[in-house]
Amino acid sequence: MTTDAGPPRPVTRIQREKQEVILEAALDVFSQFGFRGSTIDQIAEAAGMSKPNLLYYFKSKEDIHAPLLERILDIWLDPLREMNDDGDPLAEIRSYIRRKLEMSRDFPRESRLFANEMLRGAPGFYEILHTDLKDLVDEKARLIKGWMAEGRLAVTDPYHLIFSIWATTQHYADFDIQVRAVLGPDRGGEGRFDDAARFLDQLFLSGLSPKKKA
Amino acid sequence: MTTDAGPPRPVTRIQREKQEVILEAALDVFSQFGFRGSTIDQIAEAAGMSKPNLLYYFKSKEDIHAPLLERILDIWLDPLREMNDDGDPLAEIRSYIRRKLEMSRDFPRESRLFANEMLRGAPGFYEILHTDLKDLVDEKARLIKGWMAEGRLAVTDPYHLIFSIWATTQHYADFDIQVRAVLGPDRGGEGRFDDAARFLDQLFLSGLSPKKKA
DNA sequence: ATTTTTTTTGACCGATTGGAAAAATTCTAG
DNA sequence: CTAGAATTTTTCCAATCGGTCAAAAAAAAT
Repeated sequence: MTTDAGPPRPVTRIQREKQEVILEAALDVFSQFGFRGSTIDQIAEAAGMSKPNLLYYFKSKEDIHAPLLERILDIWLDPLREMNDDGDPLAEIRSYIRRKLEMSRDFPRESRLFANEMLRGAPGFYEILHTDLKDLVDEKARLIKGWMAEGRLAVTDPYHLIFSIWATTQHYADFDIQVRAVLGPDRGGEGRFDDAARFLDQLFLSGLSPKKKA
Repeated sequence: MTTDAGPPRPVTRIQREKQEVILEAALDVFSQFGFRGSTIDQIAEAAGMSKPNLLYYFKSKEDIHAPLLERILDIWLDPLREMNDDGDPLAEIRSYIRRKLEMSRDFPRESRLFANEMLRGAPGFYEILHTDLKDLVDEKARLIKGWMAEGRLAVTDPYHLIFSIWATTQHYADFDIQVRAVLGPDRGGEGRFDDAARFLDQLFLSGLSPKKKA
């Protein structure tokens, strides 16, 4: 009982690799059909292995889902954490929007998995939402409120401002099919994220009011 | 073969009622778990009847789901249809936002069902998206573009403007759990929709730039 | 009151679900 | 090479899935 000689060596090289393959496949499946709509067989096939083999690495469906959610929330909030008092408030917010939009472009499956979880009421996730997440948003809301008090930003509700950034950016991942269907083949190509970035820049900077005629 | 004496009387009073009960229950279930994640037993229990009894009114799971989707898309696009050239462009857009936000408040399940369908790629729905929906959006985009050309609205991408309205308003239905978790018990009460309406008014009207000091 | 139609129920079906057990295989260290 | 551990496959299971069917019950029509 001195050197803690328990079983501390469960991490082989092949284990790490296969676990990564499984999580990757599970992300594909879960992000489309949600937790309940996805099957282990589906994930196993996407991962190129048999179901019992998959269950050798993750002992249950939940055990695959949970780490995905944790990882995603962490990545997801990174851009918000980086918003600080360094530069111009408008530039900070603009930068936050841009980073969030890039994440919707580069990690759409992660966004959809998160959305799926929200839609079903985020069971077993609700704790983190109104502790960790709420704390972070509260902190950034105070930061934004400070900017407003200094007259460096129009006075509005900082919480709903953050919501609107989440909503507008994630929309391009979660409702991708709709976006591309509406834009059509010409406008809906890869350039749609650049168009979105330009539009959002203007929206959050100055809104829709026309410039006064000189 | 003269008077077409087929079976043209399948609509009894009790049939209409039970069908309504079933669709109501199905909306509850489908909006949470999506099509694949929902079970007929679940819907039957929510509707207060046995599974075979439910299948007496709708002969398959898809037959319950399809009419829900059709009905929802129709209701969902109504506010957009009503946007026309009657009054001030900014007032028209403001009114559209308000109506859309009210729908997220009053019909959150419908919004979530729609979101669920988008997340899984809208199979058997894609047709309508880039015919009916695209046509409507194209028409309204032209209307908006006209306003911009007349200098009555800031010049931006009208498609992404519409997307941003969809995103910001539906967010309060689809991510309701997150919104309430972040806002907390005090700010997250019934008043959150009024706060959202005020914020969105300002965002779309004039953005976040601070007013110039006099 | 009785016939006919509509509605509901109970029993059941094959396929799929999440998961267990154990044998068979492959890998790795000595 | 060979023992031991790690990995994979085969087989299997009880529960649940979407859905059928015939019989019972309830309404409606006569």
